[in-house]
Amino acid sequence: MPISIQDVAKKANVSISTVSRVLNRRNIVNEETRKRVESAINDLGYSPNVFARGLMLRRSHILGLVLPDLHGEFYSEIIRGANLRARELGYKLMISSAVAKDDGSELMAAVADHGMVDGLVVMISEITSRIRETLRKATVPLVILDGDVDGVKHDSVVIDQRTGTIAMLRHLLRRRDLRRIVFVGGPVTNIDSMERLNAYHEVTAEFGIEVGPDDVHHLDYQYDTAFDLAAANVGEWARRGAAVFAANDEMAAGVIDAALAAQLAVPADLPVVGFDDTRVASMTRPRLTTVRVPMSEMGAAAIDLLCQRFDNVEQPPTKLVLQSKLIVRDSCGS
Amino acid sequence: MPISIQDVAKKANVSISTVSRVLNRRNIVNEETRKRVESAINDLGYSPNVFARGLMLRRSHILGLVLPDLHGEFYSEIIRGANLRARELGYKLMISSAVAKDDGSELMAAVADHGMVDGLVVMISEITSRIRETLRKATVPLVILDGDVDGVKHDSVVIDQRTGTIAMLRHLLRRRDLRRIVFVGGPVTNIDSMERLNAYHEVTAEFGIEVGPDDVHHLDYQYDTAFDLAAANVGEWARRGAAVFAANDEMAAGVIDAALAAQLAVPADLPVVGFDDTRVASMTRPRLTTVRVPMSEMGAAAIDLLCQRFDNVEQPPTKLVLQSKLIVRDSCGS
DNA sequence: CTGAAAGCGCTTACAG
DNA sequence: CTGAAAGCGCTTACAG
Repeated sequence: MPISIQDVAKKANVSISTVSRVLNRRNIVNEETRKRVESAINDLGYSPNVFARGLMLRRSHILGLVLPDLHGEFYSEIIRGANLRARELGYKLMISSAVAKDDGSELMAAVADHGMVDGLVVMISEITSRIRETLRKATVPLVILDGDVDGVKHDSVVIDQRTGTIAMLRHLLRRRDLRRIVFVGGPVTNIDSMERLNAYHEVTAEFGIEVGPDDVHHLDYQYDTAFDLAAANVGEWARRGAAVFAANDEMAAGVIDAALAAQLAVPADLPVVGFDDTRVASMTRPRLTTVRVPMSEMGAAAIDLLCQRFDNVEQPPTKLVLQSKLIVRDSCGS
Repeated sequence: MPISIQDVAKKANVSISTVSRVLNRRNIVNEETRKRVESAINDLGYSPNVFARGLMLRRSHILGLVLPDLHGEFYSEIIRGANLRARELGYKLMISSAVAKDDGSELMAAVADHGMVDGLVVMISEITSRIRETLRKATVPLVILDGDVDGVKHDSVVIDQRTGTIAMLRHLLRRRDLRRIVFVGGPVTNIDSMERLNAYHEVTAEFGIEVGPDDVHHLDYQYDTAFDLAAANVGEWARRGAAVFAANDEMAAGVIDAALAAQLAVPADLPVVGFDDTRVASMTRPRLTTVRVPMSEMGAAAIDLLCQRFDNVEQPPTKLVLQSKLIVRDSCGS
């Protein structure tokens, strides 16, 4: 069986209190005693039982991260960022994703109850009243990613997509003699896509660009559908002096490939820009001009917020805004 | 403060022993008593303190997953598969990745010690003697992903890439009048790439295909380098009746784009196949024929193995082999 | 079927 | 500076 604080105490000829003290760097333990204890710890390869410790301290040094899904580059970047920061700060990361059949509340309950985690980072695609209820009951600090939950105290980190989008569209319009911009978006129910569309309307208005009924499309964020849409329209788009703003890189890649297949040059005949700056953005020719959304930074910031909150429970909720950023490559033609 | 087993006992008018019994479905608690306790639990919203429980039971119901990196689609698929299965079996998943500066042993020590996790799934890109030492000291069941560590008792799950690769290359050669196959691989130090190369040699020999010195290339798994290599060579490849076998989908995408840019038709002038069946494989035109490696299944299988091991500590080590699978799409021309 | 008591391995006032 | 003792919230023989 594993060795305990008792074994260390015996070996070092002190009481367990003293061992505990050197473990927790508390008070000033006598130099010599401390050394004796420390070498006993080393010799025995002792490390304290986390359960016993947690029982007393009521801290696990485990942070929970709940994501809507584990699929895709975004989520993995969030995990990556959170994991790194958590390590730096001496925490471990427990991960869960909602699955199709439940709405995630079941899971969150499981994670948040029990006092298993010291804090919780949550990203939710759709906030149901059941989820709100669950979150309200959470007894640990909460950080919500990219969203807000009324009536529940929490810090949050959000990404400002608007600024980056506007920068990208202005960049496009300043440099080229463009007469139209075609927006190839995600579903109308998707908040992110609609935010990008809002920025699109702002900038087109600013530049006096007309937006026709055929200039805004709502697809599903997939390469295939974007390819098909573009295959049917690139000719006309090019003829009418348009550029394409796709709401993610994958769709932008589909548009580029369709243009190429139609013997059109990108960006010469048809500039195309994307969104997200995923790996895909460097896997097209020409490479995509796009907007980078700092996902791993979001993960890291969430951990930071949680840890700050541990130190100061009462301070008012923080809302951290992370900036998106224009990444200029070749597909915009400037 | 949170409510404890004491509160429940008081409310239900029983001793904590009885509450504990209904919690653990032990013995037969009197029907009526059980109901009283259960409703007390519900009313109070009680859930047992994990630390106290862990202290007695010496089980946390947390499983550790250590990956070399959190970047990329593979790792996220492993996490996804492991997470789902862990949930099904009533476990939580704690995740860590090695970081650049250490070699992962530091981390594993941290995870495995402490008795924080009940078992550990580990994937290591390079097994150093320090890592071996750390693993040897692990006190919990171990599952190694895609590798083997001598002198350390562990179960493992590996992927048989050979069978899938051979199936793909045979498929290519049976259907086309190919005179050569160009291998565009990863680094020579990469085991996976070398395995794929071995299969390549087998099948070319089987079909009497000559392998010239310029037919095998070792790149870095990136789109860009593959694009550049192909841009310089596609003309000759096509002229000499070759097909391209890239060791991952990204490089295959680079080759396709380079061929297209050179006005070559894929697959008519130059068949191209990839490996991995990542998202990228559906983001090229033509879509990639490739070999699917079941990453999420690997994650799930690892969790299964761990849980079987809990039930039967003594049974000899299991090595689970997962099959890769040929996925025929359009880029091979059949 | 149920309760009183011991014990899991720690931390932390409280004395000295 | 150090030790004896209480207590964290559970589980589990041991009696009844």
